[in-house]
Amino acid sequence: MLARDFLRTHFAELPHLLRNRTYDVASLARWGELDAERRRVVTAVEAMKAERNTLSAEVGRKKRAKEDAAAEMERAKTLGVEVAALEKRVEEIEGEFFAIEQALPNIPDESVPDGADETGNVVLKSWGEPGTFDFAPKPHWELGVELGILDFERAAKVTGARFTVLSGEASLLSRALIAFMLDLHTRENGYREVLPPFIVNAASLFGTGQLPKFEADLFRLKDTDWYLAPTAEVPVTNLHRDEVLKDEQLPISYCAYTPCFRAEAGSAGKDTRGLIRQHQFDKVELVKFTRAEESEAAHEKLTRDAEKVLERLGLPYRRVVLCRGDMGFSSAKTYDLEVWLPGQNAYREISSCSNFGAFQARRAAIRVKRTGADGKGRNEYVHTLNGSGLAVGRTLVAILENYQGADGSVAIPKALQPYCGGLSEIRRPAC
RNA sequence: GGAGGAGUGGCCGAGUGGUUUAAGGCGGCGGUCUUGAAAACCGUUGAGCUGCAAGGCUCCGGGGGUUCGAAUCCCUCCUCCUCCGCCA
Repeated sequence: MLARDFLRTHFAELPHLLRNRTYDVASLARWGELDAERRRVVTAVEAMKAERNTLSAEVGRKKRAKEDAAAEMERAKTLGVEVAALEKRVEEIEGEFFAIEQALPNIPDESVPDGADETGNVVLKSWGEPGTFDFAPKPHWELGVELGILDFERAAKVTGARFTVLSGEASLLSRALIAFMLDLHTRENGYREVLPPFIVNAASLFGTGQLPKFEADLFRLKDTDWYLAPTAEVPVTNLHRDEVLKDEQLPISYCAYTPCFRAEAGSAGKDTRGLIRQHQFDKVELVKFTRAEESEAAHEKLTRDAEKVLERLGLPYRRVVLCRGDMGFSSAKTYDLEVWLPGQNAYREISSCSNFGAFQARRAAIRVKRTGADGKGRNEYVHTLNGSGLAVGRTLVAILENYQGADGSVAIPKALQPYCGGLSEIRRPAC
C-alpha cells in the first residue's frame, strides 16, 4: 500500500507516477472524494463522542456524590444513537476507501525505465559466453527423458499437467543444488537460513500483496483461509508482520528453501513443455528487511548474491531491469536474471530480485523503532526486498542444456560435484 | 480430537463497571556522579486517526453485544499453555 499522506500531497501527480501500471484510473478521483468526506464525518463524530465522554464522566461524579444524574444520562443516550448512525457511515466510507488504497500498485523507482510490456525491459549486463556446440543442443525435455531422469508422463498420471517426476541423477542434482545454494548464502553472503511453513494464511498473503488481487494464481485449501505458499517470500517476509523491530536488528537477511505452488490461471499454453512452468517447483529465496535509506544498496547486493550462484555454476546469464509495465504489483524496482538455455536458443528468467520499498511493510505493519535527531523515538516502516537465489528447477534445466555433450551425456559443474558424492557426469543407461 | 487455563504497550506484568489521561518492572533515551565505564540516583519513553493549532477520538488477541460509561460483564471466533488421546 502507498502512504495515505503521500497520496494526498501528490494527488495531482498520481496518474503520472503510476503510468504504465495496471489500476483503476477512476478509483483515484473517488479516493479524493472519500478522503474529504471521511475527514468531515470523522471530525463530526469525534466531537459528539467527546461530548458523550464528558457527560459520562459527569454521571460518574454525580452518582458518587449521590446526586441525580438522570438528565445527563438521557442526553448521553440520545447522543449515543446519533454517534452510532454516523459511525455506520464512517465504516462504509472506510470500507470503500481501503478497497481503493489496497488495490493501487506500488510506484516505480525513478530509475525504472518507461515501457508498457517486456519489450521495454533493458539488459544491464551479461556474464559468460553462451557455449558453442558442434552439434544441435537439445532442449532439456528431450535430454532429460533420454537420460531417464525426467518423467513427465508419469507425473501427469500421478497428478496432472505441469508436474514432473525427477528421478535418479536429476533428483540428486536438485537436492545438491538446494544445499549448494543455501551453503553459499549462509556461509559467504551473510544470510540466516530459515525453514518456514509451506502453507500460509490469508493475512500473510495480503501482507506481501498476493491477496486479494491474485487469488486465482493460488492453490487454496478447501474450506480454510490457508493457501499453499506460491513463494517463500510470503512466509519469510511475514515472519515480522505486526512487529516493531529494534534499530540494531537491521538489516535482516534470510534465505529459505521451499517448494512453491502456483495455480497460474491464465498461463495456459505458455511453456507447456519441460519444467520451466510448473504448478510445483523448488526455490531458494533471499529476503531482506532494511532501513529505508539502505534498501537501494541492499537490492544491488541481493541481486549480486543471486548472480554469484550462476557464476559458480558457470552458467551464462544477463541482468535485466524490468520496465514500469512489466513489474509486479508490489515492486518498486525489479531485476530479472536470465540464464542462457542453448536447447531453446534463448535467455530465460531464473531469478527475480525486487525492492518493495515500504509497500509490503505498510500492508504487513513491519516497523522499526528509530531515534530521531531530536532524541525521540519514532516508528518507521522498514523496506522489504526479496529475490530468487535461485529457482532450483530452472537451474537444473540450465545445467542439463549448457553442460550436454554430443553423446547425450551431461557434465556436472565442478562446484556441484562435492554435493553429488563426486559424480562428474550423467550418462545414458546402458540398456 | 477431549478437558482445563490464559491472551494487557518494544518485553515482563498489575488491574473484575466511573481520578486507568493502563500501576510497577525490564529495555531505550537524556541527565547527575566518575579520569572513563559500571553501579546507584533523577527525569523521560506506546500506537493510529483527526485538527492550522489548542486539543479531540480510537486501540488492553479479532469481531459483536449490554450500559450514560467496558481492559473489567455477555456472546462468538482465533491463538497459546497444561493434561489426556492419537501420530511422523
